[in-house]
Amino acid sequence: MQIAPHSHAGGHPPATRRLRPALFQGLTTPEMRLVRRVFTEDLYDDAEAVPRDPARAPFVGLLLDGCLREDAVLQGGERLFALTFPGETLSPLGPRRRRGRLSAIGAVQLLTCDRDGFERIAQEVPRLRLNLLGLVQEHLTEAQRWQVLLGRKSASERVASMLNWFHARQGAPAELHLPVTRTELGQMAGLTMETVSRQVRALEKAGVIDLPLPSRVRVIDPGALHSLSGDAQPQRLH
Amino acid sequence: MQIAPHSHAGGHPPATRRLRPALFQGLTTPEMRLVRRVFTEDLYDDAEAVPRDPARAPFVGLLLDGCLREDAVLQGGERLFALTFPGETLSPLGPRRRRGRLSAIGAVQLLTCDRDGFERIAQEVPRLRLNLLGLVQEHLTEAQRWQVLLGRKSASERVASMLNWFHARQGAPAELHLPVTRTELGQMAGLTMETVSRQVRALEKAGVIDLPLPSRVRVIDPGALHSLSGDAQPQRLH
DNA sequence: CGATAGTTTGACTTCTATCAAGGCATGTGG
DNA sequence: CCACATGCCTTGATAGAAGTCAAACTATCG
Repeated sequence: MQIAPHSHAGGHPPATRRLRPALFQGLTTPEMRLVRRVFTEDLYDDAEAVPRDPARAPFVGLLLDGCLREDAVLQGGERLFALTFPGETLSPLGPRRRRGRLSAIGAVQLLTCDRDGFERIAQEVPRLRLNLLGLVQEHLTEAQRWQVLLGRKSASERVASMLNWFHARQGAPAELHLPVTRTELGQMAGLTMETVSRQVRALEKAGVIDLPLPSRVRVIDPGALHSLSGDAQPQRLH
Repeated sequence: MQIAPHSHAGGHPPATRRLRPALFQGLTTPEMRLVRRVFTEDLYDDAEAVPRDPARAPFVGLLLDGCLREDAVLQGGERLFALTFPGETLSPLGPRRRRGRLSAIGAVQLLTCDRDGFERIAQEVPRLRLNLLGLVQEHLTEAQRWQVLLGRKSASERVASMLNWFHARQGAPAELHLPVTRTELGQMAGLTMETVSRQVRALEKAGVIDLPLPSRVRVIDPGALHSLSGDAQPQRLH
């Protein structure tokens, strides 16, 4: 892959600070201090793999900077399955997902905690357990959103949805960063590279987005993007 | 709907007893006794709804008999989203899924526990918390399996996969029970009713299954069903 | 200034949705 | 007990959307 590495220089500002990452929601300041002592900051270079074996994989993780990609291995081929953007979390892995590969896109800064550390801290901050459950549920919700996309949407709706989601998840910056190839966008959306390209281009021609580079998307009309995504309420006709 | 109610009379035997439902895995006999005291058995009639509001919804549930259907509400229409078969579990709901509807297909027997009860018992049997997490992860795995189906499979593979999964999940009985219409199978697989019908018929003509009734499927060649599902290892050609 | 990896565009094919008609069970009323 | 109404399933003809194949284009890097 030859995608330009993620960089803040001259680009969008770091995603608008979220209230509080879901994992740490509802914690008091002294509790946060305790928690900080258990979590460690890991750094990864572009394309470096995050460990997935039970011994070394992070039990939970909070992505501070950069992007992560998850590739699923299925009958021979690898396919891009999911992207993680700053502010989002890694939840503990089920048995199936351990087969896949998780790797950095650009320079990645990850706040992680192992299982024992989590158990220890959860004794003192029981709220953490609840948050962890909510986290996994959120991933489930996300998966079901993709299910709707893949099951019922047309190619143009899929592409609009995907851009719209990524835009929102990156904190609605002026310029959205697509850190993967058209082929990989297609793998996530269940489309071919050519169809993705055609639909992205169509959005550009419609004036909804601008494409200074294939991987840089300036969102001109977020409202149109949303209504083209098929998630909007069906328009009343009068 | 006019589907014949679920019945064991003259049908397949109750699903081969699983080792132990995932929720109770690794519990000792005395622990199981404690647990049994906290869980209650709820009965539902055909088409009856399982409560979903936070106050009355089961926090976790284990389906003992019958089937459950989960319908998602999205921009106007309702669509069948998922089926639950005996031995499978209901996990606590994320915010999004509360919008949907969960209802009984046939006579349903459900072993449930509310949130407070779960918290209490989890103090004494910490393993339960781990199992709960595993449960939600299993649902996530399942959702991702559907993502692959919807994203990359052809109509014939989708139908073969679906039948194959349902067959396995019902405990591989001689005669598999499809408790929903072709339209609803289509909603789950991202296909139209007509396409589902054609593909099911094609499997019948190929001798892989037999269809004494549209909702009764006798699986003649489980191996073929699996290889037609597209999940099988790609065949070596020599 | 190539060379490489990715993207775009076009022509053509294939697959599945759509529209429409008929078929088969099940349940109801005469 | 039979006719018929209903709901679902099946089958066929057709059109449209997306996949495939192939060629040209563009950015980036050495």
